Amino acid sequence: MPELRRVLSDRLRAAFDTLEPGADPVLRGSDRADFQANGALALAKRLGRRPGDVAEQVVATARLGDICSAVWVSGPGFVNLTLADRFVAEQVRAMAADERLGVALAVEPLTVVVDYSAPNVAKEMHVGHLRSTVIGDALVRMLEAVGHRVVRENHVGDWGTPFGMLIEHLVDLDSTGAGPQASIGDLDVFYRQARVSFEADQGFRERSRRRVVLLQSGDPATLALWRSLVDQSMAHFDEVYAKLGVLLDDGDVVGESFYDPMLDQVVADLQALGLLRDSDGARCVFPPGFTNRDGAPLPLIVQKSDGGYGYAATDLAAIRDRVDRLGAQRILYVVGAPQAQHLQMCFAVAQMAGWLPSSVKVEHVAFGSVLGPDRKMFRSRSGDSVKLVDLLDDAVRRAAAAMAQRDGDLDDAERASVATALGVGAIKYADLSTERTRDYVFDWDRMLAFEGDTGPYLQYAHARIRSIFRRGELAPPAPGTVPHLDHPAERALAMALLGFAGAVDDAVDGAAPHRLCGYLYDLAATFTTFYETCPVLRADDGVREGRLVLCDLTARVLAHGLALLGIQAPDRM
RNA sequence: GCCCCCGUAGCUCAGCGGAUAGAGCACCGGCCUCCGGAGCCGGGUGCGCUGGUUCGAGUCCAGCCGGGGGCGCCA
Repeated sequence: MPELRRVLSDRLRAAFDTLEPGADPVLRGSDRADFQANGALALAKRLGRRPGDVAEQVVATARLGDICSAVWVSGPGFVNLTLADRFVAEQVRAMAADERLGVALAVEPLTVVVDYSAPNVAKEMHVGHLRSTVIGDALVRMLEAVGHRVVRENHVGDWGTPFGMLIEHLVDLDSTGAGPQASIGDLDVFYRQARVSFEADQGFRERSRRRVVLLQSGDPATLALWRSLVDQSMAHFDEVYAKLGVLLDDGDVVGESFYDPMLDQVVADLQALGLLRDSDGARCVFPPGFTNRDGAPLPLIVQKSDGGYGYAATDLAAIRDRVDRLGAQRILYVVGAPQAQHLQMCFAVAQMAGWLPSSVKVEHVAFGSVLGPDRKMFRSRSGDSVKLVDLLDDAVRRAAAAMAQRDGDLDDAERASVATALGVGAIKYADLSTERTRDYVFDWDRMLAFEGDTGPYLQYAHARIRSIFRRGELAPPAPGTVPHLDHPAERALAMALLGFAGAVDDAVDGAAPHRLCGYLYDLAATFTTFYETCPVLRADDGVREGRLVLCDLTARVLAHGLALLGIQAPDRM
């Protein structure tokens, strides 16, 4: 089933082609018709004709009789289009019969690598990881939904000089008899203690340095200790991912250690290409167009003066690996906005080295910070970053408290599961529903409210529709049932439903989940208006079936749309 | 100092070069014989400033003002 805007656009394009081949109809939504085509104005300018005449000619030429009930020109040359009710009804009927709800598969399926989440071993996940994980998860789900082959990559920080310190601290704990499994209770405490020893104890510092060398050289005993740290951290990550309800698992982890064996080659190849320059003992590439505070060329430091590799080397190795081994055709970096320059430099160097062909699109899917009520970086009262487990537990607790305000007939198990869906959904929706490059203020009351543009409101709208079928003891209408579209509210709902595929496309194209959020909110609002004015269960038999089609399809779109965002839609709440 | 992001209603935010810039929250007024009132309907002299490009600018460009971030061996 082709997307609605596409059908219309193709028909108009044919008409525009007769005036100028390839001219864009510029189809947009309209507040005075179902759609409007604005292409006549730009075209008139190019042709040196009057816009109104061009628009009239498009109207006269376009074959729209079977899908539009009215086509007219207004203003300087806007072509207004009102769809025929019969066509709308047919489109809704087809959409309802479609498992995919009208969402088309990509014409050209791509292998898309999505780099997201990226927590650090031996550190607790905190709010700083929330956005990357949640946005990345939504993008993965949306990309898969339109038929792309998605490779999830969790670029975990599991390598580098800090591990000398961390391993030595583990050794110290082990020597007290605790044993490696039980040694790390709280990751943050563990990390802090290691730091304290490192800063206070000269001997510890020396041992840490030697330990880094052992780790780098593959000493089996050291690797075993390192593995223990990684495994315990992974268990923690898995716990957070499970609470969050994201797709990531152990199989998606491609940590920095994975690229370590490739770094020599990265440097050697850059050297051979003549791109490396020595600067204060460090080996750097100076991509054109980047300058430092003195206006001098800005280096991407690939190898530090002490011989160690910087993260730039790892990032470059990752790009090569993704292009060569994974066959990436598009790479998305779901990474905070502050790293924009670093990533741009890495991309530039990879291109200079020929590792990133122009056929591969790399994109920094940047996002802003989560702010506290004071509009500064969101932190706990004590000034520490907020642990993700605590945040999620808190959300579920608050959702459960809100549910307790009302009397429900849910049993304890379902009540708990709904509270989880509501709490986690609230956090995710709040994160996904604003334009991602902006910072946003974390506000419990706003995100957990059942009114307004929130996750719980959408979940409520969905559950409310499901309850219609429950109360009426009705099965969903048979496929092929024609929707009832006589009332303006019915028609408005039908039009909103038909916008789903376009909303998904828009969200995918712009790596912009908030567009899907906005669509779903509009749909829910349009539904409630319909529901207020159009009785369903009390309607006559023929009308009731036609309205149930709209109800059922709305519920399915809400549930599916929320699923694409990684948010659950319980049937009851 | 240079670079990047942001600046839209009292508050939180949409607005992907098109007509009269929209939502939510808050506030005020309706709708309680209502299929879930966690709802619906109505109420609005706001695009930081100044230029420019364009038939048309909240949107693109330049400069300024304000906020945040980045700017060589941490990742």
